[in-house]
Amino acid sequence: MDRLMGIYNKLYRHYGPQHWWPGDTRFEIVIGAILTQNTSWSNVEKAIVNMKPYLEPEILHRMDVNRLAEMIKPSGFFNVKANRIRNFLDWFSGKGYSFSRLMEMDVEELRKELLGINGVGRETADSIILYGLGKPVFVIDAYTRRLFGRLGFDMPDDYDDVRVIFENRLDRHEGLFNEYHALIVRHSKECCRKKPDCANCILASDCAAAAEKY
DNA sequence: CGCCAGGGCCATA
DNA sequence: TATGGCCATGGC
Repeated sequence: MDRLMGIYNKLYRHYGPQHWWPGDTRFEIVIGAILTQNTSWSNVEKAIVNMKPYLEPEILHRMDVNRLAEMIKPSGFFNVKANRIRNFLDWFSGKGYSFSRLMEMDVEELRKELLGINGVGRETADSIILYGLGKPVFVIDAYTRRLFGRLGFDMPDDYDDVRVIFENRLDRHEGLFNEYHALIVRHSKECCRKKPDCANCILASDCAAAAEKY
């Protein structure tokens, strides 16, 4: 079995299914993807709570941008992110605020259009496509780079180079990509960041850094 | 107190 | 292409 799949199996056996994305609707997932840029999820949750009564595209699009900024304050970078949400909505209005319409699009074309929105970069676009629309693109983030770098994988600097490595080595299934990225985040938060104890890490035997150290 | 979070844009060279 | 600065809150 491919080593990448073996690591996934270990993570899944240990942590179980993560039920990502943590959000009730496709639109909430889009908002969460923007709000979580360089921001802890706990702060994003506070902002989402404030937004709950208004979490529909048309309603949010009509809202004054300063009021929107005030609402998402706990997520940090609130002025920047309020404008980014607006930029997404400007584009989304052109699609009739219809997620069905996005589902019908060619994924490459959709990705290109999302990247054309000021404030939507590679990771945000891919999070929207994978978790918002349920289509198989592999989301790369800082956790992924750090974890697999430690595990001895070649991690190119370019985002898409890394993404293609994962997409080519794994079976192209939305469920797998969904769970794998969620498990990477879960493991990174719980083990690598919170308790950096590589000796007891479930991936210790896979980890070049740990093998050297201990 | 300082560090950092599930990034991305922009100016500059 | 590649650095560096900037955005800002809350948890630890």
